[in-house]
Amino acid sequence: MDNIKVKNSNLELNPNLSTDCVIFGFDFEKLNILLIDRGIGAESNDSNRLALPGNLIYDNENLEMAASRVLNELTELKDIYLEQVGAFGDPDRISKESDQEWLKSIRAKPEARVITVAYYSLVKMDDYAPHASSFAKSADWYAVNDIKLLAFDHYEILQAALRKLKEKIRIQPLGFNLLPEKFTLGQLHKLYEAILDKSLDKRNFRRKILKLDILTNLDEKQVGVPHKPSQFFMFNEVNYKKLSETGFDNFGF
Amino acid sequence: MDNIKVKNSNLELNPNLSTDCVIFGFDFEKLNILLIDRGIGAESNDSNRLALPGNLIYDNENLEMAASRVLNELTELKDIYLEQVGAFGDPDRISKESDQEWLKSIRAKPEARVITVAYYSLVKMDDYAPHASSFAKSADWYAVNDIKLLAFDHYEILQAALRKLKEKIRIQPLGFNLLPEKFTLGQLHKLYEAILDKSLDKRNFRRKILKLDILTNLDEKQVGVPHKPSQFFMFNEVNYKKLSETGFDNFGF
DNA sequence: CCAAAAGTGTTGAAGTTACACCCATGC
DNA sequence: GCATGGGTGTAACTTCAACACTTTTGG
Repeated sequence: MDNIKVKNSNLELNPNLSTDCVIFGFDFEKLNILLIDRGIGAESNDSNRLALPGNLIYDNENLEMAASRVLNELTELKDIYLEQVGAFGDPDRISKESDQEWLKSIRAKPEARVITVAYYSLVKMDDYAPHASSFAKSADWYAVNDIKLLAFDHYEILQAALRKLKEKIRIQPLGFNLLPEKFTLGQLHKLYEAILDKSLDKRNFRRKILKLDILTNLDEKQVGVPHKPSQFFMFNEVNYKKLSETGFDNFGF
Repeated sequence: MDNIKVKNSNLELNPNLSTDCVIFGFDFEKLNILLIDRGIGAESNDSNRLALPGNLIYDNENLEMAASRVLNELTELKDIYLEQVGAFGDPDRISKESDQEWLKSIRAKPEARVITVAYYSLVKMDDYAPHASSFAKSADWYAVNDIKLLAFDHYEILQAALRKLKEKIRIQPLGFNLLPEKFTLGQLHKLYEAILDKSLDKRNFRRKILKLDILTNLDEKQVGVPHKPSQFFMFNEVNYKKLSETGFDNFGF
């Protein structure tokens, strides 16, 4: 973060503008989200300690750059896929007592009215190990389905991001940013089920995804698995990008 | 506007937060948008004089309320359908010279960094006649397709709103907020064509829209038209709302 | 030999597209 | 009687949903 401070040393954090990131990852089983633990007193219940990573915005930064900076501070990843979820600005969104307490410890004007612009991002979970940063005692992956409560209005933001993700998967290919370079159709299948939050017929899924013509069969098999080994695939980046731009009608069942 | 000033007299307009409204209307022929004319010197070209209605946000207002207030000041309409388009916050979005000139005449801190949260709304064009307001010398309807340039980043916002509207029409019923209570299938057909910006087969359109089960045939005909008079329909509000919530897959051709 | 996930086709139903003519009215 | 938009059905094609068994491997 030091280099960023230097880069912005002549500019102020705007006390009214923040960004929050909903960072999704996939562990081949379920959808996960990267949250920071505010580490406030043990009297707070567990869920309430968790928050989306986010921070105030510098006056010379555009919104996506700010989200990208937050994400980079936390994960050291760059060039991450980001999609705007929207702006959240209820006047009382930060006025809960436990939230105010925390803000007092990290912000110059903790009581200022703040609207936040949320982004969601998709990352490969094993590209890095979460670690603490300037604004987080600790950061970790949590199963999305286990999250029932978050700080501020972050739970609402998470739900909005999930809604966007579900919309996206119906009209554009998805997986490039979440899966490793090589993956099996079974893994891609599980990813789609995790995002859509319902089970999909295996044969129909395979037929449909293969028809999109975005996958290349690597003629390489899993080894060491206690069942019939699966073929590995990778995305055909050209076709994937083309299809991302044009979109399609209604993937899903 | 006076009552609003009073209501907010103890609170400040936040110099960093604004809202802009993309207000769509339908005249049975094409899609229109309500724009304000900034009325700056004749040396500016025509398009550059036009802007989306918008204003700074009070610190006690939530975002949708602020958009609703702007819309109400301009049109005196209440309870208008609003959908968030997103946040727009490039640091240089208001720094064009002609834009700065205008801001100096209406804002206390014209150079402050402002992010705007845009909403689009759908209104029945004949529910009111546009008129001037505190922040607009004049307001008028313009054909969306004629707009090639707007103040600030408003053209970009308009395009984003159009994109959202096109997405929406594919998965939810649309027309309730744009058409008068009674309308013909031909008018609804034209509305869909105007929004999707392409022509749709008449028979297929009728079959598909009727199958949605959101229309009630009023058993009443047009009079005075120089062709076979059309049946009037109205929306079945219960079914319309139900379908708005559940959505459907891919209307359109 | 058992457990586990991979891989593979068919059928009936539903939905989509394309297309052309007659009708009721005002002028 | 002519111009204008209203109103209607069908056939070919494509897509979708549902469904069960064999294969390959590790242990």
